[in-house]
Amino acid sequence: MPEGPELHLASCYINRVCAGLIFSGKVEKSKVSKNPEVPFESDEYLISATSRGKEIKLALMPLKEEENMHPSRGRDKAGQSQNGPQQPMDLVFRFGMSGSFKLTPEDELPKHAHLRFYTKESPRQALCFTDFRRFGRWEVHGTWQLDRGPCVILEYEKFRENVLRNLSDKAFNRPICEALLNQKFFNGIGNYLRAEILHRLKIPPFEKARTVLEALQHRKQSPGLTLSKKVKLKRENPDLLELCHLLPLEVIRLGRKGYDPERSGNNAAFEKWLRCYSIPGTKSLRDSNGRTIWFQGEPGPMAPKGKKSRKRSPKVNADPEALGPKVKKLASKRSLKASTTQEKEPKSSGRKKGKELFPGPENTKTNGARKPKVRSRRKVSANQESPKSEAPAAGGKRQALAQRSTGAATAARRSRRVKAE
DNA sequence: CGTCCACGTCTAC
DNA sequence: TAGACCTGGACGG
Repeated sequence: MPEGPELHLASCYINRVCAGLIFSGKVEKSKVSKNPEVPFESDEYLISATSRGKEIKLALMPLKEEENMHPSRGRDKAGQSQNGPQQPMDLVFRFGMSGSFKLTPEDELPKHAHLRFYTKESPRQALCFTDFRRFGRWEVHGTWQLDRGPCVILEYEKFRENVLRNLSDKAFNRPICEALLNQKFFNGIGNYLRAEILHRLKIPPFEKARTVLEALQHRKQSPGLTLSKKVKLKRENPDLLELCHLLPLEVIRLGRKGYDPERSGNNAAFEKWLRCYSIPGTKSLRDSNGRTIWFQGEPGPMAPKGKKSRKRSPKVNADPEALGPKVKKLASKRSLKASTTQEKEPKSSGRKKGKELFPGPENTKTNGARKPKVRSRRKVSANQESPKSEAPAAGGKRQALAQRSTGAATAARRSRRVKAE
């Protein structure tokens, strides 16, 4: 779920489905999650949410003061003092690569539901924080992370100022595509948004950020024009920072049809919205953090050297109907591998990040553009299992090897993995 | 079956 | 600036 728009949509979802719902009892954490327990208990409480960039804050609000912590309810094991009523509590979440919220019936808890809030009335429901990769985090009594900048969606003016007033920051020594992922300045922008933003303006991703942004410091005047013309011009030609706000808004307008792998194969609206990210026919490179940047045209002066950007091979059996300028039909299955930048040396074992070795000159013929096989594979429906059946990934000492592990190590890791989240 | 890839941080050298 | 942290889909053999 997780760039700014998805976080924002999640907060809207929570506020919508939890409106009027009364929650009760304790907050349950799955065993496998390494995130902190949430020491909150109340007979009756409300849940509401707000978002800021790539964070979301849940407010747990007890309805009435007395009730909870009633001494007779023996809720003070472990020496918890039976101090007064439960106080309100804020929880701040980051979603990692796969976090999301979902309200479900109590007896149909989704897989990977790592934090659960139960309704009071039966049939009971649970608001669940799900996160299959478990990169997501939450903090008890959380506050917005200090070094994250203003939200590109909800605090646009502050966001803009924060960037333009700090152009001397070393963050802007980086290529623009990397600066855009810096949450200190671009809180809410992630990998698909940066590609789409740069692509709309045809800005080479590896142009220096400061160079790109300095040009925005003083909006260009067009003295001859009437006010309404200026307004129109501005509206029709948003600059980079405006797009950091407007493109997330576009995704938000798609609503639940936005980026949501839960319904893979059903992401037509979002895929149609994308013009660059992971699109057949666009190029890609790894940035210095190992993240794939998708683009068209020139990579720009700070592009990693020795790398060649490869085009993703265009979709083969294009619907003739769809060839209109606007409606380029996307391959329904995007093969990410097809487009990758570099040829892979046949089997160098270690190949992480942007650090591939460059074995000699590009060998254009063998390489790259493999055809994305649009093989539609039947999706095995992942059934709900009890979240309790989740088991720790690799018991104790966790996979110490690099991700790019050898086959043997991988096999070992797999076999060690207990099968049953 | 094995390999590579994914909407993101974190923290340890 | 590399890994670590995770699961699982897609693809190749």
